[in-house]
Amino acid sequence: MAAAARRDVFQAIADPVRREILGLIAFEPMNLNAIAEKFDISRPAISNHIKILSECGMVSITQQGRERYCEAKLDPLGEVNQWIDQYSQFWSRRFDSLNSYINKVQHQNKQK
Amino acid sequence: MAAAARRDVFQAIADPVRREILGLIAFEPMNLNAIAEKFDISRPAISNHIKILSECGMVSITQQGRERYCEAKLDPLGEVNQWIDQYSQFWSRRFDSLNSYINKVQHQNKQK
DNA sequence: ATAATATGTAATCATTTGATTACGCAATTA
DNA sequence: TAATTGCGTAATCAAATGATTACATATTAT
Repeated sequence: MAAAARRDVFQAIADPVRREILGLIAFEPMNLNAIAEKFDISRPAISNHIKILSECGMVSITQQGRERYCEAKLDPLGEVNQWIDQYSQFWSRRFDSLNSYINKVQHQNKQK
Repeated sequence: MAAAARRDVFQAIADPVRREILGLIAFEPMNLNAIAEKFDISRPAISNHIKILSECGMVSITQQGRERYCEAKLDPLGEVNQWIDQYSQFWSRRFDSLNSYINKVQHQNKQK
């Protein structure tokens, strides 16, 4: 594949396959072959997606014998969230769900 | 430019120029030339970015005479936020600030 | 009517992206 | 030791992306 250029979180999560991969390994690490089996594309293609994800700090890889366990590191999503947050007044959902959560907590407190 | 293919919010905000454009017109609509003047790239290039943003519902355009006023529509960011939210337990910042906010609310309630 | 302005669009181009097949190599198993 | 397994990597390719210049068109100003 050609040389890498831009490599940031926004770019990383732009690809739907990479988002799926993150979803797969968010809760339990998997080795590369196990991940590749879940997709219709070739193992090397998955290997490259993992490489991209690890290059921007979203996947950490632990070698165990001949297997490489891939674990999602989702902290970089904070950067995306921060960027989005500055516009939160302009879109409703997140703010609504935060409000409803706050209201629930407040309600629970009043009942105490 | 080549034919359009994928066209979703994740893709739209992957480009740093498009994120800047959204930041520019989030608070006040601007016409296309005014936007283009803020960047080093050509007007047609900006025109295309605007087109992409409008195709995924992130910019609405109002024709006024020969000018086209571009206004940011940031609701689609809710989709991104929702996707991120499901992993919020895995990255600290947003969750911390939510927790501190919750704590503050709870504290206020206790004092009542 | 003519010039200037605001913009879209087409042709073109270099680069990046995402994928494939073929191959190589270290670790494991038989 | 020989076969199998789990990968990385190189060569290659089609398509997408982001940008440019040149041109067309409608609106507004002179």
